[in-house]
Amino acid sequence: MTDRIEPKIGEKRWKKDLEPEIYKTWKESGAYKFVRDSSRPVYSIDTPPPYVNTPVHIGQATTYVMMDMFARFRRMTGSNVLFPLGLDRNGLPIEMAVEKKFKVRLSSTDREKFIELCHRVLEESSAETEDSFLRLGIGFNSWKVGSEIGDVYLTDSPEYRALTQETFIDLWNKDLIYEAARINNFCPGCQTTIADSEIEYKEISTYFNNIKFTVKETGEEIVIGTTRPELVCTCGMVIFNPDDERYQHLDGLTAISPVFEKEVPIRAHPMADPEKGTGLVMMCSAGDTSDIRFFIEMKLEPLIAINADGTMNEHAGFLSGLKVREARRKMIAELEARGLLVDQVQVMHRTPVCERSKDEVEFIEMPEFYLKQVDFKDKMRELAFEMDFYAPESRQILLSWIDSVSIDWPISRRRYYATEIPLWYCEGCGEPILPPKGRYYQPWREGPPVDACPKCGGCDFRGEERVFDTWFDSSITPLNILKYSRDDEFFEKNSPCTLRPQGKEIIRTWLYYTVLKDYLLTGKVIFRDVWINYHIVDEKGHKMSKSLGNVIDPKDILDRFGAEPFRLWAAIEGNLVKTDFRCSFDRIDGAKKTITKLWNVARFISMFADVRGVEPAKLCEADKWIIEETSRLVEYTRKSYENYDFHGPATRIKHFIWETFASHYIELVKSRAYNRDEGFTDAEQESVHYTLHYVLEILLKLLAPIVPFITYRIYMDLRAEDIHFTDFPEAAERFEQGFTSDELTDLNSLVWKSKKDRGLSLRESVKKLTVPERFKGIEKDIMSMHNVIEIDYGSEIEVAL
RNA sequence: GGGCGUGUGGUCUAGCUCGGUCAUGACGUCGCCUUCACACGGCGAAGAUCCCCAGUUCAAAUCUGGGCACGCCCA
Repeated sequence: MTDRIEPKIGEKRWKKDLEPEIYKTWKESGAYKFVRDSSRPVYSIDTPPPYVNTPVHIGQATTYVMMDMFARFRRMTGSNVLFPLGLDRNGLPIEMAVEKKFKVRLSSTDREKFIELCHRVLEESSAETEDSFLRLGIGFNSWKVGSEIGDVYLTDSPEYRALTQETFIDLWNKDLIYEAARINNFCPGCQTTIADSEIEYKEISTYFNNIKFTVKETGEEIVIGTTRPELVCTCGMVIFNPDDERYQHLDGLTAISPVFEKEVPIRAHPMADPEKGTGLVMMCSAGDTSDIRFFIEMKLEPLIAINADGTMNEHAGFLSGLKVREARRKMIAELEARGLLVDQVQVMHRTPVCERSKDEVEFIEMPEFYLKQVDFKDKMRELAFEMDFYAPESRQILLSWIDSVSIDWPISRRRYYATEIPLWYCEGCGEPILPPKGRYYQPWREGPPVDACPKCGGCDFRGEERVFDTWFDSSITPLNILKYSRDDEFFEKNSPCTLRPQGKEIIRTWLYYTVLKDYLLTGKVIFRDVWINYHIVDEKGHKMSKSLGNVIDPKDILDRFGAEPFRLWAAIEGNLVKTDFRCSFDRIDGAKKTITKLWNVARFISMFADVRGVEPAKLCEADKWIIEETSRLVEYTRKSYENYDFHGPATRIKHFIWETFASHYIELVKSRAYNRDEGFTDAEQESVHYTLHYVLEILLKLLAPIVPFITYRIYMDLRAEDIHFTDFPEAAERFEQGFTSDELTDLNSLVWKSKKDRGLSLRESVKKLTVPERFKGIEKDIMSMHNVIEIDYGSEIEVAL
C-alpha cells in the first residue's frame, strides 16, 4: 500500500497572514447569512450593541469572540443561528462628543443644528467597529445595515426609533405610563433627569460645617454638622440616634433653624449616626437620596430650593438666584457673621454624581414620564427564575436590584440626540395626542397627526420636546432582532430569544429594563438563557481606563498575533462568567504555540493516506485506546459547550493534543504509520492511518468554534469541505481498555528516564523490557517506539539497557 | 454601612458543590537532547505556611465561625 505521501499541508507553520483571505471569503460569500425559512430550530443571540464613537474595546472583543464560539457550536449542532450585529448610536456620549468637538453647549444650540452635528460625528466613526469584528473572525449573519432578519441594525435608524415609539404607544394604551412631578435626580451638567441606575458615587473632599440651632422650648444651643448649609431652608426635621445618650432630653422638642428661623421637630431616628459630626443631623428635603427616602418615610412635605438651572429659588430667601456653590459660600458667611458657625472640618464625603458627566447630582422637582415598575416587582422576581443564568450566581444581582426598586422608571429626558417621545398636546385643553403606530415621529419639528383636538376641537398643538432615556431604546433589542411587530409569524415562533450575553455591570439596567419592558409588552419572559460576563482587566488586575493609560486596543493584538491566538487565549484563560481575565500579551503569545502544534500535528497526519471506515474489530489495541480517549473528550466537550463552558474543554483539548495525542499516541505508532521496514502488516498500517485521520478530524471539529480560521484551512486542505458546516462530533463506539492513559504515560516516562539517567540517547536500544501483562496488546508498538530488543511480562516494569 | 465575589509555587490558574492518592496546568527558571510533524520541539528538575486564627473531623485547599486584604454592586 501507499506507505507515505508528501504532506498535503505545505506551510511549515500557521501564519496570521492566512486569516484575511478566509474572513474575506466569509464576508463576500455571506457564509453565515440567516435563512428565514429553514426547518432548523432558531438559536438567537441578542448581542450588546457596541457604542460606535469609541473603538472596539478589548472586553468587547473578548465577549464577542465568546458569543461567536456559542454561535459556531450551535450551527454545528443543527441550529439556525441568528447572530446579528447592532450598533448603538443614541444618547449622551454622542452629544458629549459633539459638545467637545465643536465647543458648543446643547442648551444654547439650535436643536436642528445640534442633531446635524451629531450626524457629522457619527459619520466619522462607523466602519472601524465592524472591521475589528471581521478580523476577529466573528460570524455575524450579515455585514450590511438593513431590515432583513440578521442584518446589521443601528439604534438611531428611523426603523429602530419607530419601534421604540411604537412600544411607548402600546404601553401608554395599556395605562402603564403616566406623567408626574416628583423629586428626581437631576444632572446640572447634562441638564436632564437621570434614573437611579445612572448615578454613581464618588468620594469628594468637602467641609463639614458645624452650625448652631436653638431649641425653642429651652433656649439651649445645639450644634449640627452639615455639608449642605445652603439647604438649611429646606430642613424638615432634626434627628439623633435613639441610642445616643447625649440627646435623649431633646426628643419631641422643637429646633429653630439658624438665619431662616424655621421651627422643625427634633426626633430620635436610627438613620442618625452618633459617630458622625455631633450626632445631630438636619434632614433636608433633597440633600441626597437618603434624605428623600426619609421624607417619604416621615410623610414630610418636601420643599425644593434648587431650580433646574442649578440656582436657588424663592424658598431660599436671601440666597435666591445664586448658584448652589455661591449660595453655600454666602450662607457660610452669613452664619459666621451671626456667630452661628462653630467650625469647619474637612471630610471626604460620598457624593452622588452623574455616571456620564461626573457632575454632582441635584434633587429637583420636575414633571417627567414614568413607566410603572413598582407594581411588577413580584412578577419580575418570578421572571428572574424563568431564565437560566450562566453562572447561576449572577441571578442574585438581578434579584437584589429588583428588591431595591422603590420608584417607577422615569423614562423622559431633556436631550436632543435620542428617540423623541411621540406626543402632541392640544394648546386649548392640554389633551395629549398619540399618533398611530408605524412610523418615526419628531413632534418638535413636525405637525400633529390630527387636524383638530378630539376633546375640545381646538386646532393649535404643541409638539412634545422631550426624548426617551436611552435604556428605553436599548430594552427592545431582542424584540427588534426577532422582528416583533414587523414579522409576527417569525416573532411568535422564535420568542423567547435564546440568549442574552452581557456584562454583570449592566444587569440593573440593560437586563432589568429589557425583561421588564418586554414583559409589559408581550406578557412573557423574553430570554431563555442569560450569560453574564466579568471583565477584561490589565496585566496587574486593574480596570482598564483612559486615565490610567492601560487600555489595550484589540487592533494591536490582531496586528501582532492575528485572531487565532487571541481567540484560543480567550477560551483557555479562564471562565469569564466567574472571574476577570488579565490581559497579557505574553499569554496570548503563549496560545500561539498550541496553534502551531495543532498545525504540525495536522501536517504530520496529512502525510498518510486518509483511510475511511475501518471496521472496529480490525483496529489495533493502541488505536482503540486513543479512539476511546477521544470519545471521552467528545462527550465532555459537547456537554460543556451546551452549558456555555468553553474553558473546561479548551484546556482539556489542549492537554489532550500535547500530552496524550502527540507525545504518547503519535510517538507510539509512528513506526507503524511509516512502516519503512515492513515490520507491520498492511492491516496494522491501515488501522493507524485511519485512526490518525479520525482523531484529527474530531479535534478540528471540537476546536472549530474556538479557532475558526486554522481549523477551516486545515479541513479545506485535507477534505476540501467547510468545517463550519459539518456536524459536531458524537462519541464513537466505545472500547474496553486493557490499560489506562496514565499507565501508558508512566511506562513511557520510565523508559525515557532510564535512558536519560544513563546519559543515553532516546533512540538507544533497550535490551530487555519487562512490563505488566496489560500492555500485551500494544507490544509491537511499544517495542518499536523504545527500540526494545526483547520484551517479557511481569508485575513490575523493568528496563534493562 | 449592606450584599456578592475573590485570596493556591516568582506570576497566573484548576481543584472547593459532594472533605481522603506525592495539590492541576501554563508562563518563567535550571539541566540534558540538532529524535526523520514540530527547537514556537522533546525529556527531566527545582520551586507552595493552598491569606490569617479558631473549630468540626481519624482526616480540611475543600465544611463552620471570626479576622485581614482586594474587587464589583448597592446604600
